[in-house]
Amino acid sequence: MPPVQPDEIASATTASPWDEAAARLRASGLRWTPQRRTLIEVLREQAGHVTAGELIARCRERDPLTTPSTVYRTLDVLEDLGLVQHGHGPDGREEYHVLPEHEHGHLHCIGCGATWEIGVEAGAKIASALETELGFQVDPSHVTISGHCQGCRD
Amino acid sequence: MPPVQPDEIASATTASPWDEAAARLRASGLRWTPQRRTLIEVLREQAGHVTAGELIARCRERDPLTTPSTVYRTLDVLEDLGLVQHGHGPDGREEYHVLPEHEHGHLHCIGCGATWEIGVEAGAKIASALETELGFQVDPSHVTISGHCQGCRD
DNA sequence: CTCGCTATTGCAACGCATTGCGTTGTCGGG
DNA sequence: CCCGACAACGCAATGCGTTGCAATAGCGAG
Repeated sequence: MPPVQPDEIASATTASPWDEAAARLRASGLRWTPQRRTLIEVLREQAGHVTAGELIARCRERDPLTTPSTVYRTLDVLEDLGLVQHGHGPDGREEYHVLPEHEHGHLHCIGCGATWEIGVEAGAKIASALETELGFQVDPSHVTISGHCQGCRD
Repeated sequence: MPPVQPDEIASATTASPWDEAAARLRASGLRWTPQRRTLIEVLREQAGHVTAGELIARCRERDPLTTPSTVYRTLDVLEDLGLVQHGHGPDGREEYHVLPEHEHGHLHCIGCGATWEIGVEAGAKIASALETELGFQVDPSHVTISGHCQGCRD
C-alpha cells in the first residue's frame, strides 16, 4: 500500500473511501467484524459491477467459513453508507455496483451481455421525459434497460 | 362479451386472441393440453400485470394439481406467441403483462407500489436519448424504472 | 381406431435471496 | 482490565424460479 502523509488524516479525501469504512461504521453504532473486513477487502479489489454470488465466492477464497446471509446483510449496511449500490440485472438477479460516484442506471446488451452505465446527460433526458409526460419522478439508481449496444447491432 | 359477426372468422381481429391460442400452438407443432387450457382461462380473466405466483395460485383454484414448473414453462411458450410479456419488478421478481398491445416499459412507484406503463411518446424519447448518446438500441419491453408517482411526491 | 413420435408433464433437486432465532463477540463504560 | 448491552453471526428454513429426467399423453399418420 502507498505511504500516507500523517497530516492527511482527517481530510475529506483519504487514499480510499474503504479506509474510512471501519470508522464510519463505528460512528453509527455499528461494528467492525472480521467478516466485514473480508468483504471490504474483496470489494476494494473490485471494479464496476459484481453479482452477489461472485462476492460470496471471493469471500470464501479468503475465509471458507463465509456465510451468504452475512454477506447479503453486510452489503445492505454498506449500501446505507453509500459504498455500494445494488440493482437488478436483466434476469432479475442482484448486481452490485462498487463505489458509485454518482447515481446512475444501467444498460444491458442482450447481444454480448455487457453492462454500461447510463451517463448523467442521458439519465437527465430520461428523467425529464417521464417527468413531463407523466409527472413521474425517477430514481436514477434503480434503472436497468435492455437492448443492443452499438457493437451488436447488425 | 360483444356479439361477433360470423363472417369475421379468419380476420385479423377475433373476439379474443386467446381463442386462437390452441390453433396457433398446434400450427407450431406444439400441443393443446389441459394444463395450458387452465392457464389460458386464468389469463383471459386477467388485466394488466400479474406475478407468476398469482397465476399459479389462480390455476390451483381450478386445478389443485397445478405444478409451478409447468406454469412457468407454459408462460414461456405463450410469450413466444406474443400473448404475454414478462418483465422484472423492482424487487427482481417476475411480472407478466397480459396481451400487450404494444411493447412498453414499466414505471414502479416506490411510494404506493403501483405500476404504470410507459407511454409510446415517453418511450420514444427515452430510446432516442440513449440512441444518440451511446448508440444503444433500446428494447422497450424490458424496462422497469422506479421512482415516485405524482400522487406520492410530497 | 390404433400406433408411434415427441412435446409436455410432474417430481425432485438445485441455486439465489431472504428471514427468524439462539448464540457469539464487539466495543464502550465503569 | 473486566463486564454487560446489543450488533452481528451462523444456521436452518422458506419462497421463488429453473432445470434434468423418466413417465405420460397429444395428435397426426396409416
